[in-house]
Amino acid sequence: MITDQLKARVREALTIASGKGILQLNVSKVDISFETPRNKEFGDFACNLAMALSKTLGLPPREIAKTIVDNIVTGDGFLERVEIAGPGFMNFYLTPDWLHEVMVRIEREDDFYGRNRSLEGEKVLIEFVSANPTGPISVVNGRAAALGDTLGNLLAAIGAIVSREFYVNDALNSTQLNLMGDSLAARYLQLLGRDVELPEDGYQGEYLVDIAKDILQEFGNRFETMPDEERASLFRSFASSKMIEQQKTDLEAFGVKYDTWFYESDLYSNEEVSAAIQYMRDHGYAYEKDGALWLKTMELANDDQDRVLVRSNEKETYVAADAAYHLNKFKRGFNRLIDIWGADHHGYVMRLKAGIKALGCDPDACEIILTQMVLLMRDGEMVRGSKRAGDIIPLKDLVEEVGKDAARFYFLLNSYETTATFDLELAKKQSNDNPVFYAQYAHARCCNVLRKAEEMNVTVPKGTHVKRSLLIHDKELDLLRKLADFPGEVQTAADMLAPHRLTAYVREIGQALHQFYEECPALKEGVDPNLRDARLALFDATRIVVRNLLGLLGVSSPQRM
RNA sequence: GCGCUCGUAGCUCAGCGGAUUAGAGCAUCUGACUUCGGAUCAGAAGGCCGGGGGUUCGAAUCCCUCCGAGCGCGCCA
Repeated sequence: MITDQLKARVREALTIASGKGILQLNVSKVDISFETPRNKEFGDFACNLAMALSKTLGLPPREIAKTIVDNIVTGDGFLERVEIAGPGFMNFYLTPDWLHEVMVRIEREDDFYGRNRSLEGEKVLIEFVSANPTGPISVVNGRAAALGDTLGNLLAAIGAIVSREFYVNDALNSTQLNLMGDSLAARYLQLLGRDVELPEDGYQGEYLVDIAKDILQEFGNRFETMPDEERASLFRSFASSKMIEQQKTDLEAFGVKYDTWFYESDLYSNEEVSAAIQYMRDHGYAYEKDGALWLKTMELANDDQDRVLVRSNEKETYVAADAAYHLNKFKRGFNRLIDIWGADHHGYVMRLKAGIKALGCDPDACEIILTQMVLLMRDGEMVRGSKRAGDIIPLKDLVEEVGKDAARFYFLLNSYETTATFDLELAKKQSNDNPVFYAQYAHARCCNVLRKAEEMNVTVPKGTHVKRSLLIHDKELDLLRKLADFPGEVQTAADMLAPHRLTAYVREIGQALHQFYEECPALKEGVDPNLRDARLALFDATRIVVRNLLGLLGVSSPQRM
C-alpha cells in the first residue's frame, strides 16, 4: 500500500534524526499512521506523528515536525514535498504518478484488488442469526444476516479462512419447540375438522397452518388417532425440520449461505454437554446447591451472581449447552469466534464467557457482537414482533418486495450499534431511493461507456498502454484517489468489523464516477484519442473496483439497469 | 434499584482524539437534456453534535454527572 512507502520514508527520517542525536527515541517502537485529509489542500496524506510524539519527547510539535521534514527524502518523482501545517501536521504531497499507477495495479490485480493477506493463518467462525426453529426468518433477523455474511466476506478478503454457521436450537428440553409442536398438531387436527384449541400461549402464525396442510397432503389423516404423546413428539420434529428448511430457503434468497447448520441436539447425543459439565466439576468451577449445579460465574467473569448449569430436575440449562458448543467450535480448529447476538441478550455475554473459561478456553478469542434492536412498525404502530403471537414481518416479504440487493444494502447502511426502526411500508417506499442503485448505476454506467466504445469500433485499451499522465483533470484525480483508497477501506472495515463503512464508501466512489462522467467526456467528438483511451481505461478501472466492492457487500453488479 | 446500549440538520444516519466552514442521503427550493443512458450533475437552505462539568496544545469523539429513549437483570431460551 502507498502509505507503507510513506511510513518507510518517515521512519528513515526518524532514524537519521535520532542518529544525529536530535530526536531521542526508539525508532522501531514508533507507531506511524496516515490519514487522508478531508480537505485536498492539505495534501494527499497527513501525519500527526509530531503531535503524538510531543509529550514523550518534551518538544513542541512543530519543532519535531520540522526535524522530521528536514531529514525526509523528497523531490524524487514519488514524494513531491512535505509541509508543516496547523499545530504540527505534516502534509504529504505526492506526484500524480502514484495515482496513475493505481490504474495499472487495479488492472493487474483485477478480482484481487482490495484484498490482502493480513489475516493469513486465522480461522474464523462467524455464528449469526441462529433463530429458533419456531418461525420464519424475520426482518429483525435481516440485520444480523446481512452483517454476519458481509463480515465473513470482509475477513476472507483480508486473508482469513472463514466459516459461517447457524446454530439450531432444537434440543429436547426446548419448551418453545414443544409448544410449537403442540401448536402444529392442533392445526393439523383442526384441518381434519376436529374441535381442538391451540395450546395456551401457542404459536398463532399462519405459517403453521401451511405446514399442517403440507403434512395433511403428504400423510393424510394417519396421525389423527395416534396417542397424544406420540403425536406430539412426531409433530415437534415435523415442525422443526420444516421450519429449518424454510429458514434456509429464506436466507439463501437474501444471499446468505451457511457452511454449517449446527444442531444443538447433536451436542447432547454426542454427550458433549455432559462432558463439559464433568470438566467444570473436575476443575472446581461448579458446585451443588439447593439440588442444582451452579457455575461460579462470579469468580470466572465478575458476574453479580452464580448461574445454574443443571436444574434440580436434572435438565441442563442453556449456559451448559452453549459452553459445550463453544468448546466444540474451538476443537474444530477455529482460533477466532465471532457471535452475533441481539442486544436483548447482552446480559448473557458474561455467562458464556465464564463457561468458555471454565472449559479451559480463552474467552477473549470469542468476540460477541451485539446488534442493537430492530423495532418493528406497522401502520404507524409499534409491533412486538413475537413469533408466538404471529405478528412478525418475514424477511421473505421484504426480499420479494424490493429485491435482494436493496434489502441487504438497507441493513448494511448503518452501524449495528444504533437502534433501527423498521417500517415495511417505508422500506418499500424508500427502495427507489436506496443508495444501492446509485452504486449499481455507477457500475452499469462504466459498462455502458465501454460497450459504446466497442460499438464505435474503439478498442478499449489497457491501462498499462495508455498515456496515463494525461489524466490531470480534478475529477479524474478525485476518482483515482477514491479508487486508491479501496484496499485501505477494506482493511479498516474488516479491522473494525464495520461493513457499514463500505456502504458509505461505495456511494463516494459512485459520486466521483458520476462527476467524472459529467465533466470528462471520452467518446464525444473532438476528444484527443490519447485522452479518450486514458479515460476509457479509467472507466474500466472504476468498473473493477465497484464490482469488487459490491461483491463484498453481497450485492450484484448489473451491466445495465 | 442495578447493569448494558443509544441521544448529531425536519427525517434516516456517517464521523468515535485532530486542522477556525461538523458531513452524506431523503424531503424542500433554484438551475443543467443539440446527452459517452437524467436511476445523473451544479447550487441554495437547514445544527449551541441532549444539558452541565472535567482531561488535553485540541473533544461530536475520552472521563464524570444529570435528562431522555431502548434492552437486560429466572433452576426461560
